[in-house]
Parts: sequence; C-alpha cells; structure tokens
Amino acid sequence: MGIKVDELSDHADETVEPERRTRADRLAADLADAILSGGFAAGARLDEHGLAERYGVSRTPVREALRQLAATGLIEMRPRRGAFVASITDDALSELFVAMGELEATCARLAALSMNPLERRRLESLHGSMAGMIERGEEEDYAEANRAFHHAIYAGAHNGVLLDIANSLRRRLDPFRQAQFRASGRLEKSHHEHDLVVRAILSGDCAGAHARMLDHVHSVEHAVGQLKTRAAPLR
Amino acid sequence: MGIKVDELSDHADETVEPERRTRADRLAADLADAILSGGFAAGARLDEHGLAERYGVSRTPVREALRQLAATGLIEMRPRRGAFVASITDDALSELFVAMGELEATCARLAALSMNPLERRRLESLHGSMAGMIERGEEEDYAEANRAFHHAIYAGAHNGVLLDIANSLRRRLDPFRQAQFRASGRLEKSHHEHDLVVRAILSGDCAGAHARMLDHVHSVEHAVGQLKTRAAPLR
DNA sequence: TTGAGCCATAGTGCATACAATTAGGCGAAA
DNA sequence: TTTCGCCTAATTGTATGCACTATGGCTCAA
Repeated sequence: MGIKVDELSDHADETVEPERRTRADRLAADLADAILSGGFAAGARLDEHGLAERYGVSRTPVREALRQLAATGLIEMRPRRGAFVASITDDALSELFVAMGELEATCARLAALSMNPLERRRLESLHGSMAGMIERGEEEDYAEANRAFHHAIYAGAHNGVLLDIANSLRRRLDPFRQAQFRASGRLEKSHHEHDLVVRAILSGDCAGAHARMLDHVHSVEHAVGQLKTRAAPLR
Repeated sequence: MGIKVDELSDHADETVEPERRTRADRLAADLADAILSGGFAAGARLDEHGLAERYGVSRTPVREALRQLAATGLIEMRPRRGAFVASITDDALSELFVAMGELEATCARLAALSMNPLERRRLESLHGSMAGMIERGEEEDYAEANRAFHHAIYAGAHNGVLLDIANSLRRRLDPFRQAQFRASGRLEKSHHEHDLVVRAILSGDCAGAHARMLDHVHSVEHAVGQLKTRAAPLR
C-alpha cells in the first residue's frame, strides 16, 4: 500500500518523460492548485469551454478533470448546470474541522501504538527543528515543516485508508490553516501543543495522544475563527 | 435517439421524466451495483468499448462513470491501460476494517454526545426490533436493519463530512459484512455487541461508546476472517 | 530451443461535431 | 404594470473519429 502514496504525490519527480500522466490528470492537479490558492473565487462558475481554451486542450479532458475534483469535494457539479467552486459556509467549515480533528486524533492514537523506533525518532527530530524556525521567524519554513509533522503522524498510523482520508481533508483545510499562522503568538502556541502530542506519542500514551491532538486541532479552528471575525474569509 | 432509454432500465422511481440524471451518473450507479453484487470478478478488466455496447451508450458516458467509480476506490484506473475492478488483498481489507472501525467508533463517541432525545429513542427502538428478527431467523431483514442501525449512529454524530466518509467506507466493506451474517451464532453475538454500544450511547458514555463500537467492528472483521479461511473470498 | 526485438492489433486519450436542456429576455395579454 | 409563455442563445451531455500507446505474438539470431 506504500505504492499508493507516491501515485498521489504529484511533485516534479519526472524529468523529461513526454507526459506520463494524462492531460486530464494534470489539469485536475492544476485546477486544484488554482482553486486552493485562490485563483478562482468561491462559488465561481467553471465553464468547460473557457477552461479548455485557457489551458489549450479540448473539453473532454476538462470534463474528466472536473469529475475528479467533484469527487474530492473541491467543486460541485449539478447535472446540466455546470461546475462551481465549492463555497464553504461557516457550518460546513466547522464540520470539516471537527472531522479533521477526529481523524488526526485517531491517527495520533494509532501512531502512539504503531510507530516504530525510527519513525518516533524522526518525529521527535522534526518537532525539535521547528522550535528554531519560530525563534528565527521563518514562517514559510514552519508552515512546510508543519505539513510534514502532521503527515508523519498520519503515516505513523500505518493505515493507507486513513492516510488517504486525512490527506484529502487536509488539502481542503490547508488554505484556512495557512492564514492562522499569521496570528501573533500562534506559532509558539502551536509548537507547545505539538510538544504535548509528541510526548504522548513517544511515551505510547494512546489516549493522551488522542486528546492532545484533538485539543490542537480545536485550537487551530479557534484561531481561524478569530481571524474570520476580523477579515473576510480568504476565498 | 432518446427513445431507447430503457436499455439502462433500473429502478422505477422515475415515471415519465425524460432523464433527470445523466447517463454517466446512472451508469456509475449501475456499475457500482454490479461490482458490489459480484457481477464483475475482482481484477476484471472493464473495457470501455465493451461496456458502451453492453449498456447501449457511447464511450463518453462510460469514461465519466469509470472516473467516478475510480474516485470511490471501487475500481482502479491506470493511464492508457484501462480500468480494473479493485482487487482487495488481505492486507488492504484489514486496513479497511481498521479504518472503518475507527470511523464508526468516532461516530459512536460523537453520537453519545450529540444525539437528541428523538434520535436516541429511535436508535433504541430500532435496536429493540432487531432482537425479534433474530428469533424469527429473518436474516435478510436483519441485514437491512443492521445497515439502518449503523447509519443512525453515523447520522447521530451530526457531521456531514464524517457521514460521507463512513458511508463510502461501508459501501466497500458491505459485501464482506454480508457474508459473515451466515456464520452460525453471529447474529446473536452481533446483537449483544450492539446492545453494549446502544447502552453506552444512551447513557452519554462517550468513551464507552467508542470502545464498544471498536470491539464490535473488530468482531465483525474476525468473523469475516474466519469465513475466508474456509471459503474463497466472495468476489 | 530460447531470448530479444519488431510488428500488428486492440484499446485508451483526445478532439470535434451534434443534440438536448436550461436560463434569460422579450413580447403579448390580462 | 405584471405575469405568463415562447423563443433564442449559451452551455452541458453524448456520439464518433483519429492518433498514439501498450501488449501479445511472431520472427530471427545466437
């Protein structure tokens, strides 16, 4: 099941190959990036013909890409009425955070039980390196390391199904998580919460790992909520 | 051309309506049913042209239906090599059960916290009615009620995201769950486990609900495992 | 006889043309 | 003035044709 992982990872590991993946697949990835980075407004209509012209392909791969995205929940398709960027209501966002929290807490619990010594050492080392980033104010690096941190815990659960679910939820929440890093003092608080999670996992305290991770995600949700009261949602 | 509609003739819920859903959507549903009910062997190749001919449509809706199914994990698509019915290895099946167990346990915990009095009463009543089915040996009815029972708990978590995830996992596991009902004494054991879950939920014991549901799913997995050692997997 | 390379064939990826439906605007009637 | 209905334009759903890739069989050489 380890194979499945790098099928999903669409980074530039391919060098010159004259297109291994299909246009539809690459289009889906491109569109997902564009949507998640705010290139399309929430609720915006995704016109097949327009997208086809814009990306220089025919409507067929566009339609297939849209189907893929619809399956992830990133867009919504209504028969004969087209595709729209899924707009997240406050309630839906809250449900997403609750689900994400439960999933992450579950992974943390399983990780406390299943991680092998190497995985535990790597998690500890990654967590340790993040302290320095905070001191040096390296927000970008911290955000990236944060992703790796959470991913390490998903992977530590040793369950491909949960890994896939967690990744897909995280992708949808990432834009919101990103924003809260800019709240003052948030990085320190986040790191402290991580610390509690790591200690619980390393000591094999599965109930503690569950509880601490739940706390952490709730805290992230709270920070996002605070942000939204001041500024408009970021997409 | 819209005349030869009933090649796809499925359920008679639509009376005269000239197609509300698209062909691709109905095809996806039909194919999912066919696969889950064993109409296609595991690992079988799903030839686009053949399916198109068989269902009396062109390749385009077939392709879109296949994309949809691929997103649910029911089939696997490899670029330029076609679609195959996803074959489940023992390891993958085990991972699915673990994930399903964690999801169900999470829903049970949340249900213990969130269910309103009406939902609690309905859950209790449904559970009560299942005892009679066992005594009367109504396996079919019990299987149906069992689905409703678990669904009620997912819904009781009051979280659409978790509900969707649980449903999609359940769909993939249902063929295996069905089989274990035929194991002797399994119905009684299942009902007893349900009883523990219901009591925990009704009394608001969220930790207990989590633990009891985890036990229950593990027990189901064990029963399926027992079955598989004797007979070949059912698809 | 066995292995490697070539070729034919089948099947997917993509493009494009056509059909059908929806939505919005316009006009007529009450 | 308002409302109902029709018509048109825009857009999605479906069909089909072509091109390119992968796979299996066949040939030729060792």
